[in-house]
Amino acid sequence: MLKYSFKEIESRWQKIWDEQQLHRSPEKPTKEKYYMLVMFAYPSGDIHMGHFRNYILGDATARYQMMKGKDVLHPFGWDSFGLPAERAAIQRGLRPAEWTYRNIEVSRETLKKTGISYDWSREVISSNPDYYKWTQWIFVQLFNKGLAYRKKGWVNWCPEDKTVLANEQVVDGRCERCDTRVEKKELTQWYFKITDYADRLIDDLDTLPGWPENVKTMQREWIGRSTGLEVDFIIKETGEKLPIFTTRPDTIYGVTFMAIAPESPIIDRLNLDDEHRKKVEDYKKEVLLRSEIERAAVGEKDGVFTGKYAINPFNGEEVQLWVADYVLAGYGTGAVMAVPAHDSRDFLFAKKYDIPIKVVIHPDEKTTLDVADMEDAYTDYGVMVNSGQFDGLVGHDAVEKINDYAESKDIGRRKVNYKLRDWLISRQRYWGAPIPIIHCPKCGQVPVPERDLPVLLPEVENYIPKCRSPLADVPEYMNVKCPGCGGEAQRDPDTMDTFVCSSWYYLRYADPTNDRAPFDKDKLDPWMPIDKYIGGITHATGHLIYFRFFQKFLKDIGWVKDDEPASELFNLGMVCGENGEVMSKSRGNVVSPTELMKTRGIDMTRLGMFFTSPAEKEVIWSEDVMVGIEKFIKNRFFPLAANFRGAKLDLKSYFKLGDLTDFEKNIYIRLNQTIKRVTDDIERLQFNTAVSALMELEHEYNSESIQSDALNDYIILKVIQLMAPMAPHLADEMWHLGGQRQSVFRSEWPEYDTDAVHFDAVKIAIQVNGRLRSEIEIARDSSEDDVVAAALDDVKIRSYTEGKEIIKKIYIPNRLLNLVVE
RNA sequence: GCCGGAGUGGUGGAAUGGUAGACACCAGGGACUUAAAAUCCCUUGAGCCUUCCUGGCUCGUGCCGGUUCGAGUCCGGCCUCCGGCACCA
Repeated sequence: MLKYSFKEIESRWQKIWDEQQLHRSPEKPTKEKYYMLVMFAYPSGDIHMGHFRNYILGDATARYQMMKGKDVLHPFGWDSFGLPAERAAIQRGLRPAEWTYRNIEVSRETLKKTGISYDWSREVISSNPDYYKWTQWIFVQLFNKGLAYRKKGWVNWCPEDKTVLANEQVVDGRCERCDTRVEKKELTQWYFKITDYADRLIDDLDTLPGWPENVKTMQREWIGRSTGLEVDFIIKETGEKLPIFTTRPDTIYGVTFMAIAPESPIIDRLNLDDEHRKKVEDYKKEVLLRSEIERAAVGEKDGVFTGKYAINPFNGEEVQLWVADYVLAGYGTGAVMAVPAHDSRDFLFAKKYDIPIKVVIHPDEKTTLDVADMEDAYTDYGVMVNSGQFDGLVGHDAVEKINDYAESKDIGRRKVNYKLRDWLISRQRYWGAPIPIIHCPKCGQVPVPERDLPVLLPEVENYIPKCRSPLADVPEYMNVKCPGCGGEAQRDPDTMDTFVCSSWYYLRYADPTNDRAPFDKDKLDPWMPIDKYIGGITHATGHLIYFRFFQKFLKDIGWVKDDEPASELFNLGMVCGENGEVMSKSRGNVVSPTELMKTRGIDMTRLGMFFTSPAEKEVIWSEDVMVGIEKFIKNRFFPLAANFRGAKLDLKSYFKLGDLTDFEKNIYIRLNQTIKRVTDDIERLQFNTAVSALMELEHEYNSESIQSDALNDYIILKVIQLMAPMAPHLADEMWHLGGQRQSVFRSEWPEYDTDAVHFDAVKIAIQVNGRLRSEIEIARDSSEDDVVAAALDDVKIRSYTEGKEIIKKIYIPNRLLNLVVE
């Protein structure tokens, strides 16, 4: 039996592929193009099963598309700036750059050994000056359009990492990376004005049928668009306007108090008397000490009365003005109108502080609400009551009428609000792209001119985080001449969040060494958009929103042609440890594919991963799956190559069924069915069933029963092609053993013979009253009458139908007959 | 609380409204062997009947209903698990 020596096979074919530059993409596609992208990686020095699964999915797809005759772009790179790299370096007492570049070497070598079809000539490293020069350039473009700006505000602060975090990096009130409780600080920071793109980011999701529904839903909710009315209440004493946002203008006659967020600057303008000022300030201090989690807890609500009153512009009523923790400073205007009868939070608050509750909505004409009986607010739409001229209006119509009235009287205006906040991108850390801004006492914020980019990250003595950027302590870095007036000025000390770097890397792959521009549009356009983007669901509301934002911005300034970066997104399932928990270094349950590849071979490891489960499902990795696949490959599939008979044949031709013996005809049809199945399965990334299909075919194949040398060799070669995307080294070796000179990846993907996908005879299930009672074999495409006659002739069926009347016959051609009796 | 997704043998998992459990793992049995490993073959959802015919019947895809000749698949209501959002006015 032909022995499968994977080490030899792997090194041979990797060498040949290298020599032939098989994975090299043309500068521009000349044929139909396919841009296959996997999310680039932080260079940890080793890859784990999750990465491996991601990369082999991308690889199998890329190889399949290659065989479909397309020009494939399948690049890889390193997301090498950022906190994880810096933290790892600190732990080991190394400089971040040293640690990062050493790891890139190791990681790259590890990946190269997997034989994945990356075009390494296009490798992108985000911490290289030739890359971050253009990250900075994009920052400047955003700045020039007013979309990068600095403001003071309450921000998320991670005390462990000693830096600020974006909203997207706070999970359940904790730092996404280190799980530390996030604090609130009032700081001046850099933001990207992603909120300007909120509508497009939501609306364009409808143009992405190739994106999973759950990701689109998550993004819609994250952006959180809501339409309503901004109404100007009046502060009684000062006459100042106090605008609030509401989505329920129809409840406005039910307002019995107002509430302001503790952090809101509105409070400072209220002119509080000493007694109330002290109470409010004490309350604010106490609130700021609370954790995010406590503050976000639904249920308990508290606040303090300010001693001031506000006037409802609709009815002139005076209501108490409170400061309450449940009002968010960052959303809407930072103040709300409170309608206890029709909002659960207001209801709880009013009950707690004995504030009046006034019903202004009844569920319908007949059903009325009584405050005394209410245990919670009635929050559905209904009929307006106690609302002056608006009484009797219903639901959305009521809302529209109120909106019209407010606008006509100039006491309010229709307004759209978003949960999405501007993207906080500055970090007080060393290992990132420096923010290319110079602060000049005369000229203000001045962007570094393009000719002076990149602003190089300086070497520093001490990069240990200490609550402000380590760059701030490097005078030779900080002190510069203002590009505007030439006077003494200072650089911005902060660096950019690594998510900025990862928001445009997919564009750089098209032109990775360009030193005059981020990329050449002529080189990029033919490759875009990304045809398939594979990665984990964890990026749904972070990276996958950011990179869409960058794409849209770059389109607006004429650098890219598409509104959306990726036409298809695939979320692969996570790989978990034996107990079903996430693999992570801290848990110490990381399974490395490297060891497995050494002991069982790359292709075997790939097949094991493919076979264990469909790609979108989470898998609990266990080596047990290797047993079956290994037996199949070693004992059955690879030895097929020993059966070649050296026939001359044309792989593009089909056989005539009439020329074949019964066995040959049967196996030829099975081959074509398998081609169809495997092709469909690969298209939808369902590799587990693709492998099953090949196993089934192999079980039916028997060389001795095939007389035609041509057919025998034809079957084996086709099967090798079908296996090639999944087990590339193995396939090329077998292809070669079959006398083929070119790599199997230069061959054309099999097309099935449409005349040979069905057998002449079919087995038809016979049901009586919907229950399976028998099965008959009959010529394909027999008439219904023939099938019925055959069924009624069947002994088993007769016992069910004899003496009974057949009242209905349902016939599904070539599959099933259901006889309904009596 | 709201929004998604999923519940199928001992296990991983298959099934355009049409024969549920493909393909594997595990387990059991057998062949080969002095023996073991390896390999190959057979059995394998549960229960019952019949018994050597390699048959038959009943039940069975989280639970309860519905639509249909026919439901794992569609509809309604629950339960459980996973993921996301979570005081967004």
